[in-house]
Amino acid sequence: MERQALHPTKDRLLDAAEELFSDRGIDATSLRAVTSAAGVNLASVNYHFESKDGLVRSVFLRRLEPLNNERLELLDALEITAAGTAIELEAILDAWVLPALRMGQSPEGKRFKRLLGRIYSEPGDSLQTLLRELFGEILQRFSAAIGRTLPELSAEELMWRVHFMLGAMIHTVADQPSIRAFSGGLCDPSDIEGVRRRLIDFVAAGLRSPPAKKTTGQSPGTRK
Amino acid sequence: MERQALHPTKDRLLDAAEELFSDRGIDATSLRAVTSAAGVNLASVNYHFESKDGLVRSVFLRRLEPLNNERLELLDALEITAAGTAIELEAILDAWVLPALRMGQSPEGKRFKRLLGRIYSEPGDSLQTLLRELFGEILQRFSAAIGRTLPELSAEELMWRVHFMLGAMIHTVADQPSIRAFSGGLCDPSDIEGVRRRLIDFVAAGLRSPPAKKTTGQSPGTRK
DNA sequence: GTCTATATCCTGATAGAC
DNA sequence: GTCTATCAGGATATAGAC
Repeated sequence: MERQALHPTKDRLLDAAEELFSDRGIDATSLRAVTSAAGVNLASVNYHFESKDGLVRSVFLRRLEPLNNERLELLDALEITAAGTAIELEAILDAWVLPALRMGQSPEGKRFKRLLGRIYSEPGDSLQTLLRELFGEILQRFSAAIGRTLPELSAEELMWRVHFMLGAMIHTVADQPSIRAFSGGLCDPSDIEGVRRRLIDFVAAGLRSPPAKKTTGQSPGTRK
Repeated sequence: MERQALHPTKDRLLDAAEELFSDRGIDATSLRAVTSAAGVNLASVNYHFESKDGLVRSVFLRRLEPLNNERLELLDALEITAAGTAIELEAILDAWVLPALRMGQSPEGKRFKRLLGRIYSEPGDSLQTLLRELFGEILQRFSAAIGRTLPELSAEELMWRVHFMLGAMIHTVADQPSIRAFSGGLCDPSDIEGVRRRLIDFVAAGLRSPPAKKTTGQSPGTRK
């Protein structure tokens, strides 16, 4: 209906909002701050996006829709090549991780990723709804593919492991500064190939670990 | 200096704030909402906590200080028992995970965990500072213990894996509703023993995976 | 489509009586 | 320690001229 590229005002608003939301948080960013950073008028937000909530939604949609489409295209390609046989686990994980890591190469991608980590934990109804809209279907697709590659896992076990996997991935994609600080500069989050290999190896090992093994170790109960 | 138990107003404020912060988010919760839920006067927040920021800090400190102390006690006990030899990996992970899972059994613990997930991604300076204060030291302790058990890992590799581990753990501890919804009710986050075993097995497998393996799989480049 | 001006309401914080 | 009343400012959203 609307051609985004023909709306410089709209794009300027999205850019400014993305930047400010990433730096200060969504709630802490006023529309005044957005419009003045964008160099446009305050009223233009409500004109183009109806409300602050609409602006927030658009900020996320603009990046996440292409990102998830890219992921799905990669998975489609893998499934076509596999032609019914199981796909290598690492390849599935790569199809999920690589588009996100690539996005983080550009400066806009970097700032968006900081913001992305917050969508999972922010409680606003509007964002939670958006999250389900955006990730419900694609998660089912990827979970199913992983399940086909690891058929020895029960449905419950699979879901749990995908959950852990998402935790590791979200934390890694979103949280660039913390790993740098925590490792004292030793780890370099901008080394895409390194992150990709390490993250995928870690997650693949977790997903493949023998199912239903009871913990054997000395359980640390109360002291003494 | 101050004896918390003797300050019913202070505790009522902390309880109400914790509840509201968890449900709506910190920024979205006004001091008026807190005080009226607590049944105390608006001015009492500034009297007892100096500012909204002080209240937020206290909400997190009240739960995280005992939690991390418990983790450290468990790790201390393990290191004493091991007496210089390597500690079993699963036992180290258990010392980190179990206190958090136990906390989540009580209703207050449950609501706090929802809030806890947010401390990592919220951008406020005050919270980021608190996060470093609370987790800087203890993370070094646990990382070092894991490194001693997995001496074949380089320092860099270890840091990355601990980072992935934290992602999985934070996401699991904090995000109770999403796994339930995502799995269609199949996974039960209140089953502490199940979560504990699954999470620890997953993370342990990731941590132990052979280091420096290059990814071999067909890299999903562009389609066709 | 863009702008100014403004309506309406809520925010955190405080002064000062009790 | 607790209360009332209020300050000074910022929030979203909109009405209406251009």
